[in-house]
Amino acid sequence: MTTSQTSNSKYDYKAIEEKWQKNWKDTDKYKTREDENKEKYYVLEMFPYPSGRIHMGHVRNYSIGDVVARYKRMRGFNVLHPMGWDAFGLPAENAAQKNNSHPAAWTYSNIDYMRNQLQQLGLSYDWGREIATCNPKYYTWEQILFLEMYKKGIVYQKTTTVNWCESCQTVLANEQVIEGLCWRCDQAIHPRKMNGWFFKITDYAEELLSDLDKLTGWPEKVLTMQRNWIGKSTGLSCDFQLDGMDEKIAIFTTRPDTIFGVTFMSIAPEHPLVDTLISGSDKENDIRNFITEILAEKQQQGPEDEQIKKGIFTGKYCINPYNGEKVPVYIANFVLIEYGTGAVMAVPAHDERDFEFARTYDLPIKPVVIPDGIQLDPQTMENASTVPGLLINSGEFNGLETEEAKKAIIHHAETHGFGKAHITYRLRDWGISRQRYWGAPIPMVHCDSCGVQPVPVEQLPVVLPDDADASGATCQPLHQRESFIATTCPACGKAARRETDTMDTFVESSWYFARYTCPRFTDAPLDKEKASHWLPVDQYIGGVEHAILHLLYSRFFTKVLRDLGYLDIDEPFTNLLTQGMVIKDGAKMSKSKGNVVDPHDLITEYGADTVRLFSLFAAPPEKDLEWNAQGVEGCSRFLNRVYRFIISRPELKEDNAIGSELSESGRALHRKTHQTIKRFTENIENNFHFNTAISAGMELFNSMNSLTDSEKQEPAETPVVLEAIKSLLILLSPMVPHFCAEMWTQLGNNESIESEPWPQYDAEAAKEDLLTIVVQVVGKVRSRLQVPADIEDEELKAMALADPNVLRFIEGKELKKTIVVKKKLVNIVV
RNA sequence: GCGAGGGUGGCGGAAUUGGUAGACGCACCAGACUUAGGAUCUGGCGCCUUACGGUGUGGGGGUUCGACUCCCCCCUCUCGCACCA
Repeated sequence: MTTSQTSNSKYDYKAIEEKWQKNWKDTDKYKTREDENKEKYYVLEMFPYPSGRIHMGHVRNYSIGDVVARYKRMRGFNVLHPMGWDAFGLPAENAAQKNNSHPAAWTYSNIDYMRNQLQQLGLSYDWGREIATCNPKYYTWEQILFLEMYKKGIVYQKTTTVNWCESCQTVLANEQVIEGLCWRCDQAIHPRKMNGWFFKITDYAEELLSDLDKLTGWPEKVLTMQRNWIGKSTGLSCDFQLDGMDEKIAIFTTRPDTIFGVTFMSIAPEHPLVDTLISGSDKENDIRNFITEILAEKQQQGPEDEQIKKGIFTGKYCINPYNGEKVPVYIANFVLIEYGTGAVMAVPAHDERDFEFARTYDLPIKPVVIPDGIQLDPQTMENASTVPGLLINSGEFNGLETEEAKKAIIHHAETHGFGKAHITYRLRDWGISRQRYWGAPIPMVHCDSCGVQPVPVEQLPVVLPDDADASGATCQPLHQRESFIATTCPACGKAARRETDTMDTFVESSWYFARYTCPRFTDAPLDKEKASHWLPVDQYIGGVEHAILHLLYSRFFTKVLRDLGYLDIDEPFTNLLTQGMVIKDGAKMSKSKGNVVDPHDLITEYGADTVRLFSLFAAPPEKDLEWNAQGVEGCSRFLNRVYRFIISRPELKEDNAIGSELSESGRALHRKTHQTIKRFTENIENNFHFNTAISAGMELFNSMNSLTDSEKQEPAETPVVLEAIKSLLILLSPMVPHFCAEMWTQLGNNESIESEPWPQYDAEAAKEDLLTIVVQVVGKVRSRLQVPADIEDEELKAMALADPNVLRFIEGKELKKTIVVKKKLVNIVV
């Protein structure tokens, strides 16, 4: 082939990608076994919901993960890199209803299609470990774990208020309620009291919080979000006796130091003592109307709405246990029943909300903490003073500083028996009951005589019935399926009813990463030996939208699995990379915006390698990636340039050692090669900055391209060029695996490029022998000098001062000093 | 309001410990090869200026021989939480 024939030819990505994908499949290339001779490395990307076809977010996520997997393999690690399907969930039911098919059929056909799409991307998964969570072979083990958790008291039932969607006939998770509407049908969500199953994640609140400190490989942002979500507060819980009544109002405060400043009490409209407080009062009707009114307002208000503080006096008083003062009890709209005790001691001088309320209802304001010795005047204060300071008007605690005062005041309550130090969390128990069909059945039985009974292990799994009912409907919820419900009590053998709730799909995704270590194990949910070999996951990669829910649940499950004896780790994911979104025209890709780019079309048009390359090149992984069709074009051009370079230089097949006699330009390329190896590797090691690694590779290619264009007649340079191109191919192979594998064989190599060791950086070769030194005059660049790398400072200084471009600016001026920065610059100050 | 992270050419993005701002890519401009080019190759490309030079990393101030980088104030964008007592 002559150069003219190849001057604008392109590589046949379709043939090459198919060839190598077949090769990898036929040789079972990425099958992974435990290997004690190699260090293990477990890299995992968040598994997808099989919605139908992959989107650009998947492409990005899995390209990043695949580079990590391939890179670590080449660095000598034994890499576990599995893939599976988060296969239960509501969309399958919707689709089944729409198409009059079955959720299982829809799901499995999507899985087949998407698996094929992932394979077309050339992702190096061990497909032998594939998991689909809707498969009874997976959820059986989940049911067993559920029962073990039940036995341990981590699972319980309670009746509480949930989000109910009337049109979907199901409870929704909080995150599925968008501005008060159902995410699916846009109908209003109503609170509804229902019985359901819960995981006692609050038992682990403290550990989930404190172990965040161990997660040094996680982004600070995610750690902060989890800390806020858990929401730990320390303070005092104590009782205020109701004046002239038997009952007490329990409160919780994080500011016990301000307790002498209490001037009223606020309780939530739903507070259990409300009835006791107001019944028989002459204002009872007014108060009840007021409560109805504010509860209705609460329901209607959107999340953006500013709420004006409102309240009503109950007519009753309670007594501050510290100073015996009688303070009025109000019902107030801003007090949350869900948090703390549903009652708040009000200190308007030192709390913004109490201050606003006090000003509205003209209640007294009593400062008890003075910051920086400045007196606060209740008449003229415009804001509450929330900063620490010294106590006044606080009896025996006067003069104490806020932090000491808190301790002393708590201690006082404890010794007098009306309160104690207390910690509260915002974290709530995890409600896992769903009234939907397409989920893992909760393995419990309700018996009229024996109550709730767990299904015996030997009767598991409780299989999701897959038969259609008489109407042909295939996914009506379990509570409508009489044949499923009817069973016998495991305890007494009498007729009983099965639990009809299914589990939240987040349960499946909370432990799948552990099951990958032993996906076909048939004795227990986990093979302890395998799990302890592979876990924790060394590198987890996924979207930041899971920062709280999935990642918190998985951390919780890991601790539960540890306590059940299956795992010996505390945390599941050592390092976490949260990749940014793929956006187009400044917005997240979505059907409604019409800015969706289908990976399938791109792969058809450019090939998987180009699509992978662009998604890695356009932005560092943690940032959002703006999709740009012309940028994809650029990546395709780059690969084709490399291709043409290789096919037009058949002499590159001769693998000669690099001699010591190199031309100037030969030495330069040799140097550039080793500088590139260094930069490339460092950029990957440093937070997986593939974008800068790739640009380093492009630079290397540009310099070998320009070198050989002018000097390709000189055969002596071939070994240097060969070294450069081989290094480039190996470096790029984790990113564009098919292309590099094919080009590698083009160079006459029989061994697979993947078994090549990662290129070694030769510091000697990378060393510059000439340096460009910048010469500044008073900080402005005036000249540049080419000097030997080992030049002495004095000599360099003399050269700089003699430089004509410098002289122009220093002539006739007094020389103050000269700064020489090794290998960088000279700055002359005049 | 609170918390976190950003603001660098027309665009995506680079810049060890303060030391050549704009690597790499896209777009654009000019040229080459062509019947043609939306292929390919070569060169140019922050802004102002014919040039010399000046100026420039959201704005203002400071430290320094030297600041995208450090300090203070302000503006702005994105994300998260949002009456949590």
